[in-house]
Amino acid sequence: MTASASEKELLRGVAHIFPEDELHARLRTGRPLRVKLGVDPTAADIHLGHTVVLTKLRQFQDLGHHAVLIIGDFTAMVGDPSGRSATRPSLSRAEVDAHARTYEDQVSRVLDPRRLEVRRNSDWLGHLSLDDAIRLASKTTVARMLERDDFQQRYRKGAPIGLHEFLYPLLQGYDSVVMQADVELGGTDQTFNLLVGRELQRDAGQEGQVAVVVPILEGLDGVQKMSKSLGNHVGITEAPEEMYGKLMSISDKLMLRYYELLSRQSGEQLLAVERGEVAPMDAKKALAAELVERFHGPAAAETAARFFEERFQKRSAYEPTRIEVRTPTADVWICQLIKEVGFAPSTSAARRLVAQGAVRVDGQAVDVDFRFRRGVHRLLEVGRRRLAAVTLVVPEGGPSP
RNA sequence: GGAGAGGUACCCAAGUGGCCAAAGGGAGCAGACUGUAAAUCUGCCGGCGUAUGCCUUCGGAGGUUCGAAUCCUCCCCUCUCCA
Repeated sequence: MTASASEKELLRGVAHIFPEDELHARLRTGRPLRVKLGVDPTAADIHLGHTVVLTKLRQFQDLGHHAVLIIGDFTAMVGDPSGRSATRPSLSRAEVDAHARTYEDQVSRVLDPRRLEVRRNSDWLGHLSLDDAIRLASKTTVARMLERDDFQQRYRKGAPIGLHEFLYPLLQGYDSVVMQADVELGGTDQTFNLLVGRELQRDAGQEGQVAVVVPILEGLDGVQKMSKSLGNHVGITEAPEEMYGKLMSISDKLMLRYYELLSRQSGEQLLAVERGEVAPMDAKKALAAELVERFHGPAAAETAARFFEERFQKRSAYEPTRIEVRTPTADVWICQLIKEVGFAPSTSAARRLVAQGAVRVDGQAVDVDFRFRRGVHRLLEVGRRRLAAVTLVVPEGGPSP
């Protein structure tokens, strides 16, 4: 690949580069760049939203650059205020450790682990003295901090802003100083933090890093950014059927966005979908299949597609989940059963579902008095999405006398 | 340190002695319609073995009252202005 072609590749899907000409200049030096990406292990599982930037980092790897993944185990306990409308709850040491391990593991599904340096920022941030911290704090100003949109909004709304939240960008920036990063990747909400790093580096006599920011992926609701805590995410370790199904339920508008940011299909293909030259349903299936294949392989993608067609399009009881429910009695109250298998959080909630005609046993709608009998009933359906083949089993110790 | 405004269910937000398990909106769930899309309409939206019933919830702890989200006391937290 020629230099310019590879550079073009790196720019694809990128929202902004600060400053762009500097990136080109560094790429042309021909030396491997140190490309830094920081992740806060605030939630254990990586989702599609994370993969946008991870994929970008992978591209740098593939072009021979040096990827540095910072696990923000220290900063996670501070809590990044970026894009937040409320203070992030601080995490405990144990939570952070557990999350960090999962991250390292899952990240290898996107990155090339052989060309990856993984560091935890507690290694250096944990040893800063108060003296160091104060000196760091003097590198920026309150006004500068308050310029940030997220702080500004909270300030106007009268929502609290913790003083420690001002420290966060500085700590992240200090990571760049220690790592001597040439480039730092991040979502657009990280722009400020990345630029603080650039300034701190210059202050320390280094060349300031180039900030490469990618768009933030919206979650399944199509409005808020994808995040596990908002429950609108698609985890990359989720079951193929689950992943496929979630992707099929997104709106057409969101599908275009996902094509743009997640799909590796050609630009022409994306345009065809945008122009409506491909039926939306087919386009969505192609996207779902592509992504399931990326994380689970072609066989799983095919199975997931078939499952979707049978289960949801033809509405057949295709390959229901098998669930065993222990009970000493020969039958069980329907609401109790629904709660037991996890299709509703309480019998009260289950009762409401039954009352609304959402519950079927072996294809027949049932009422609140219904009892699910051992050896007689089998399929339990709640709404369109929850289906299980239920077997009542006698608990160990045999049936009660 | 002083003055003022606030803390209500997943979120926003009404309610200032009983008609309050608590208006309204959003989110969510279910039903109709569909392409498990959007839009729209309808219902549900604290818990309890099936209930004109019971239990828990309006920042926390006490108190007044036949009765408190609402009144009183103390405490905790947030915001604004002043210093």
